[in-house]
Order: sequence, then structure tokens, then C-alpha cells
Amino acid sequence: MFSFKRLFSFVSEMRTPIEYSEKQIAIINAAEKLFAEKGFDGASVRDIAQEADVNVAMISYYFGSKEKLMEAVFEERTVNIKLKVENLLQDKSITPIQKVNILIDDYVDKFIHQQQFHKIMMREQMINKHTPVAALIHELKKKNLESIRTLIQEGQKTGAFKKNIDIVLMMTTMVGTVSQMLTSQHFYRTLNNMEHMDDMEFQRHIRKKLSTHLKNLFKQMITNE
Amino acid sequence: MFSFKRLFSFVSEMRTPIEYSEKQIAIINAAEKLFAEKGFDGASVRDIAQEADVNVAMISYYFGSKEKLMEAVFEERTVNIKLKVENLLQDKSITPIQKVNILIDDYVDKFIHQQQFHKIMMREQMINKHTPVAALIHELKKKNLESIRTLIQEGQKTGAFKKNIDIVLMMTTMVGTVSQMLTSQHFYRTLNNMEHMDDMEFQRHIRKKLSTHLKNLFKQMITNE
DNA sequence: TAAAACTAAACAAACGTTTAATTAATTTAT
DNA sequence: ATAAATTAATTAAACGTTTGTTTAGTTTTA
Repeated sequence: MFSFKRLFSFVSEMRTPIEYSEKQIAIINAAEKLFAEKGFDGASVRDIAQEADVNVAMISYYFGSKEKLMEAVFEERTVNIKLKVENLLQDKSITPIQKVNILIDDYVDKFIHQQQFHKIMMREQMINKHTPVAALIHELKKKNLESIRTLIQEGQKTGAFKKNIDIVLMMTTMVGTVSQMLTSQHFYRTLNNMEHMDDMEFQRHIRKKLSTHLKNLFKQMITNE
Repeated sequence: MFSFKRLFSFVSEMRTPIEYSEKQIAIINAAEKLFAEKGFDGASVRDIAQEADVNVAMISYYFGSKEKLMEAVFEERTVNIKLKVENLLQDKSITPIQKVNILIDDYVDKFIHQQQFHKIMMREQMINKHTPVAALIHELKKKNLESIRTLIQEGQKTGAFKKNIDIVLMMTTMVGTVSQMLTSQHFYRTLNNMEHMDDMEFQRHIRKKLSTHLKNLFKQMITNE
């Protein structure tokens, strides 16, 4: 009576994606969906197993525990979540303000395309416990912030940007606005009489709305008029 | 074997506060704290009872169920949560932009002073179910929005404000920025080397920060330069 | 034929809620 | 005013479910 349990670690530097089987992926997808909908405690392992069309025991078998399954969801979904600032920074053909705009679009896109996972992240940040998942989020945010800081400093050197920019506060507005839109999108939809739209169309709409809105806000925050 | 159970209803027009006993208030306070910390499913009735220093059975006895206790928390905390726009609107001695600024301060204050409850509200909005609590939030948001819409329209009539203002998007940025600050205040604190500050001082700091920041953003969004 | 994948059943612990009994407070009757 | 009667408040224990996890066995794969 032996059982094979997949081992993985939370190494953030040069993390390599883990190759999961079809069933394992089905479990991770189901977990992501239900954790996003009902929260970690609200979603039972039996719920998840049923959603993934898999025996309950498979969750412990493959992931060890419910907690570890959550970590696997994070591991899987954060592999390529980093903003594409690295390449952006070296590009001399585009202006700093254009780079910032690209970054905004990149962030909004990532958010829209990973709504479920971002809901989970928002919930986990609220809990404020010292879990591996919390550490991962913290690290992720810190890295994103550093990248943006470099980008802003570049703009400041050329004189295109203001001197005193509160980058954390600025990011708070970006992340907050997009999160709030995600959280209250049903409210936004009914209020603007957009129930007739199909989901894809509506997603495109708020994507464009957020992008334009944030670009305007950022322009005001970082440039000298 | 009879038991007295307090009845209350979710009438939003002219809601009258319910007079709770000391123990009932203790339960509501404990519930608010633990629901905010761990979420509805994460906080058990035994946790809550212990925090309130009360027998577990008292929760069912006074409130009927855990679900109803949550409703009682909402009932209790939303009684005087409406923004003070009504009186503000009639005041002719202050300009529309001043009114908007007062409103921002009012909102930030309410948020800062009711952080636990706002965490609960954020969580409940994410769930997106058709519960009494969700209906209450929806109604609350709608009313706040209508008040602000009136205020904005007043400014537009005098020519002080722009014509095309997306009020919902504007509110999304206000609520989102403040919520995000609440969610990630620990992150903000460590990043700005403010761990040495005591909590009260830090609260004052982010209150001022948010206030100034939002006023700048709003000015840009609603005025003609 | 050995290892891995998979299953139904069982596990103990925790869950929200109810019960049955007791104590405390309030009302009614004398 | 005091005793009796009634109602409310409070408790420990038990209720039946559901929880996450493990076991022991079976099927599948290599």
C-alpha cells in the first residue's frame, strides 16, 4: 500500500512549471473555480472532486491536503503572471509614458483573463495570515512594484515625469479600481443597462473602459501636465 | 419549553435600530471581528461564542442561526452608514467641488472607522449570491450612487463640472482605492518603513493620504481643468 | 508482476443546531 | 408586600451532518 505523492516547492526564482496529468489539472481547475466562488472554507473537497469528476480521495492522493491544493493552484497560476516590464525597460523606441500605458493594458488584460484566480488572491490578502500563499503574494507584489519603480525613475530622469510620485499609492489605485470593477461587475452591468450583452462583449467593454480610465488617471499622476 | 426569539426585518426605508442587550451586542461584535478575519465559513459559532464569552446556544437562541447573525451584523452596522449628502445638497454656501471633497472625507472616515465591517462587505460582494445581505449592499450602493449623481449634476448645471462624467467608474476608483488600501495596509506599511508607528498614528496617516490622493483624482475627473 | 491509479467505505473531528434541565427575572395573585 | 406562578435567560450535553483525511482493497498501466 504505497502511494505516489507529487512533491513541489515554492521556489520563486526561476520557478519551473510542474507537468500535471489531465486529472490533476481538472482538480486544479475545479479548485480554482470553487475557491473563487465560495472561498477556501466555503468550498469542500467533495464539491471540488465532483466538479472535477474525480474521486474525493484523489485530492489527498495527488496534493496531500486541501491546503496544499490551494498552494498548487497558486503555483500553477502565478508561473507566468509577472508583468512584462523587463523587456519593456530596454526598449528605447517608446517613450516612458507609452511604457506605462502598455503596462496598464497588460495588467488589465491579466486581470480580466484570470478573474477567478484574482478573486482568490483578493480573499487571501484579506486574511492576512503567514501562509506560504500569503508569502507568495507578497513577493509577487513587491517584484511588480520594483519593476514599476524602475520604469517611473526612467521617466523622471528624462524629465517627462514628476519628481514626487507616490508609486505605492498609484498602484493601490490601479489594483483597487480593477479589483473593485471585478467585484461589482454585476452592479456595474445592471446600472448601465448592459444585461443584454453577452459575457465576452461585456468583458471587452470593461477592459476598454478600465484601460482608458486608468491611463487618464496615471497621466495626471505622473506627468507635469 | 418555550424560548423567546427576537424578530427583526430588513426594512430599508426608515429602519429603526433594534435595542440589543449587552450579551447580544457582545455576540454581534465578536461575529463582526471573526467574520472579518476568517470569513463567514472560516469563523465557527463556537469561535464567536468564545470571543463573546457566551454559551454557544445563545447564538441560536437570540439570532436563530449563524446566517441570521450575519444579517444582524449588517442590520446593526448599516443603520447610520449612509453618506451625508442630503444636508450637503441644500447648502448654498459651499461650492460643488467643496461638497465633493467633503463627501470623499466622509467616505474615507467611515471606511477607516469601520474596517472590520467593510472587510465583511467586500467578501460578501465577491460571493455574488442572492442573499438578503447581498440585496442590502446593492441597495446601499445604489442609494449612495444616486446621491452623488445629484451632486454631480448640480455642479454640471453651474458649469463647474465636465459634461461627460462616468460616475460609476469614478466611484469604482474611490471605493476600489480605499478597499485596496485596507486590504494591503500591512504591505503599504512595511514598504514605507512605518512599522514603528502605532496603529492610531498609522490610521491617521493613510486617512490623510487617501483623502488628498482621491481629491486630486476627482478634481481631474470632474472639473474642466 | 510490480507500481501507479483509482474506488467505496470508514474515520475522527468539527460543524451548526436542538434539547432538556436549571437558574434568574418578572408578573400575577393574595 | 410577599408568595406563587410564569416567563426569560442560561447551561452542558447531545443531535445529526458535514468536514478533511485515511484505509484497504481493486483495477489499470507499464
